[in-house]
Amino acid sequence: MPKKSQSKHSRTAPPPEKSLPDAALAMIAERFRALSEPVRLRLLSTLMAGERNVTQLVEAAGTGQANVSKHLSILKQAGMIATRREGLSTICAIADPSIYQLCEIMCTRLKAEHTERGKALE
Amino acid sequence: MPKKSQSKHSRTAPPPEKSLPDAALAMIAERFRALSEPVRLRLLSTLMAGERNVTQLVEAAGTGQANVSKHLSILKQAGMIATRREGLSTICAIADPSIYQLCEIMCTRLKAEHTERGKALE
DNA sequence: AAGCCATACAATTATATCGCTATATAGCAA
DNA sequence: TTGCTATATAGCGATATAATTGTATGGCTT
Repeated sequence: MPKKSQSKHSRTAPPPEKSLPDAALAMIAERFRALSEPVRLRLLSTLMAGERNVTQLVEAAGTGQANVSKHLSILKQAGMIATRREGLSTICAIADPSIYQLCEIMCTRLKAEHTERGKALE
Repeated sequence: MPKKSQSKHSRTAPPPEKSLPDAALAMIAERFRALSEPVRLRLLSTLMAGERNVTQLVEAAGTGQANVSKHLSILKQAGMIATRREGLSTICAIADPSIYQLCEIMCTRLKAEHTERGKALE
């Protein structure tokens, strides 16, 4: 059913001003979602040291090959990595330089919280 | 490479080197996950313009009050916003300054892709 | 106190996601 | 061709997440 105004006298409320359009937020959310998985972060972290093929990434990720393959396709679709075929193997590399900045910010923040609260990782 | 690739329980394979410990990746993933929802991004985007109470955020978010309340609690638990009680209302504000940097990076990247590929948002 | 307002919490349902196993494809080698 | 290796894809079960509805709590005001 159509959305009904929840408070009794607000039927004329115009849509609030949006600094960012919904479509932009959806795209940004999708990008963040690609980064919201420990396995995918491990893959990116590994790739930040240089190109790797899928087998190497499977070893680094510590989970099954099929799983890694799916995670890689998610990262690829989000534009964060690029792949190329080389003989039998698929070589993966970071395609989005902003990954480095995001990592920097997150790690900095993490350290800040760490020193602030005591231990939490180890 | 005379390596016998034993799938997961090869007893001699040492764990691969990890630049970041799993616990750190899990925490970073959790932070990214808090940012991976359009409604939550809308809330943050609204708060970036200044403090708001929950009712105002409900209007801005375009979804139900209960839903907004839950999203706010997620953002709060992730340390991204802080709340204080003021009379009847709960005032929310950005608590994590790195939000601004993340937004900046994402928006920049989004624009880059936009000009690169043509239209996609509007 | 009663009643209202702003917000939080609980229960439900629908959908999405993760990891697994099994299977399918692509490319090379013999 | 057959066979082997590296990777991708499909299907399944379990868990997680989001939106909704209803209810409960906290704090005014009278």
